[in-house]
Amino acid sequence: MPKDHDLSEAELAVLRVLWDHGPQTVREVMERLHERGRRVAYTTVLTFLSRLEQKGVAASDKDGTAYVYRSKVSRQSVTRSRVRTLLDQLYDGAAAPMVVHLIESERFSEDEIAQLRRLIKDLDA
Amino acid sequence: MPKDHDLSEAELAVLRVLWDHGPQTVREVMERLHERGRRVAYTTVLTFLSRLEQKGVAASDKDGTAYVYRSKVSRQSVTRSRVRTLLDQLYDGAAAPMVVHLIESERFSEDEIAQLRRLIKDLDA
DNA sequence: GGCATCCTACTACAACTGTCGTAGCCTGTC
DNA sequence: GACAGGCTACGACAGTTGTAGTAGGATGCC
Repeated sequence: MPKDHDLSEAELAVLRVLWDHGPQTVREVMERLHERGRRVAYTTVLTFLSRLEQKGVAASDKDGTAYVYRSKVSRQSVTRSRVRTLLDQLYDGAAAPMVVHLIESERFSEDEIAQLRRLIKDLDA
Repeated sequence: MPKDHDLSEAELAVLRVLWDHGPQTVREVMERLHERGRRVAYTTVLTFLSRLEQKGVAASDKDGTAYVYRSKVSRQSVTRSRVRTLLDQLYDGAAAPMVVHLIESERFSEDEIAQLRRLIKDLDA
């Protein structure tokens, strides 16, 4: 059992940088966060990366003078666990009401609609 | 703007009791939570209800000796904001990938599938 | 009218979160 | 070989969250 990942919002934002751009140094991660509008200090990023490592969801390898951090968990698995949590909190775990909610309250492009239609079609196949 | 409700997990659990069973006293809310397997002390429930009131999402009216608490926000609106937050955190705000994820990873009953099919059909109408 | 109850108000407190600052260690460059 | 600049290690600190204890007022029952 991969243990339920329990990540805070800010930690998740850092992890996303690793997913989106691969292994990186603290400085690089900080720059990515800045690009995304998150104005955090260098040491703050370092703190988050350390905490992620402590929680077992990231790891680091020394490269010369600096450490390069990388994610140890897939975006898929974290997504799964977070969606599940939300489902439990709001709909007692049922997925359908959430899908209904999303379809009713969000806008989709032509392509997305086509994709969804295809998925639904295959559902009971 | 109804201000972004920022509720913690335990606070949400308490709010759900109000949604599911209508206005209630502290003691009643506590009993509902116990039924749901949440073993919390009376004063703990009181604390949460007070915090919910402070945050403006619940209100109380004195009934004889005790206060009766009620929710001031709809389940719909809280759901909307939480789903939105999750979407932002995981998919940069896009809803389609979440729908895809749900459809691919969860199981649905015949009825649910029929309902989804209907919804999708009407999408671009 | 005194005691057991029940209710609220207030306080507490540890863990977790979001943010950094400072100290001290390398290392490349004159 | 001394200094500037980058890097990590640690500590700090206020705010939030989860959980509850205690004190003191009101009330119903004998």
